[in-house]
Amino acid sequence: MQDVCTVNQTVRYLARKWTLLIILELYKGQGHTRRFTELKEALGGITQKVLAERLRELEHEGIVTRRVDATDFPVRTEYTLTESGLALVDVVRGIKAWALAWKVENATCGNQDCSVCVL
Amino acid sequence: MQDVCTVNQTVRYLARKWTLLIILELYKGQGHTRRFTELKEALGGITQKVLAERLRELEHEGIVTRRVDATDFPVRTEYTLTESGLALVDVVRGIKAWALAWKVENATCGNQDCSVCVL
DNA sequence: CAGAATCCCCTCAGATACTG
DNA sequence: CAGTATCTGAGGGGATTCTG
Repeated sequence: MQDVCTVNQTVRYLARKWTLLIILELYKGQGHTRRFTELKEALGGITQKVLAERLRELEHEGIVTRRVDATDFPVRTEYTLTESGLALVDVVRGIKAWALAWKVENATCGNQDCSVCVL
Repeated sequence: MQDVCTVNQTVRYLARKWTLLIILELYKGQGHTRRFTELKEALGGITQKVLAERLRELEHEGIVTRRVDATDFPVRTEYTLTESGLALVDVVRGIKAWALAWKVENATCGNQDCSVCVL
């Protein structure tokens, strides 16, 4: 019913657990890039299964690109925010601005305080 | 873990089924106000249980206010978008702008086309 | 290193029935 | 009219194990 609406779909995968933190972590990386294991360690507590799932979704949505470097072993895989992904970070900034304006009382998250968040 | 982050919480209830459509429907009402039954009929397919749940959530988040008129019977209950709710509509507009810029291919939703959406 | 495959639990949402 | 109560099925996410 509303599941064909792009806006709703967007909000829907943004709301899935870890997605925002993954995007934020990629954003912080050099060239907005991070490796699988870097992400896994930065996001203490996420399982490989969920991280892989989220990255596939984001790749499918065009928010992230995956590049495999198989020239040596073990294989290196890098994930990078696309242009659309960077634009999405601005959207998240808009949400943060709203939250700070209207929800000041509980503005902290598990990783850092919104007021000092890189966003 | 990330569940204490206001931004994440916001995205999370926005993503719950029907929430966006409820906000949109209130937005369209006179004075951004609608009655329970009006909402129910406008959002064909929603159950009373879910509608009541969503409205409680939105009320709790300060996005909607509830006003009961018990002067006559049956009781009239009206829901109105608050200032913060109206500000949130702007946030959703931002998401729509992103969607139209990067997801043009599937820009329609069950109710109407994004390009003619009131947002 | 970067995953895929399984199993299990828990929340979400639909259907249905009842009430002040 | 505007809800509440209960039950059920489907999907999300954690833990663990295995592999190219």
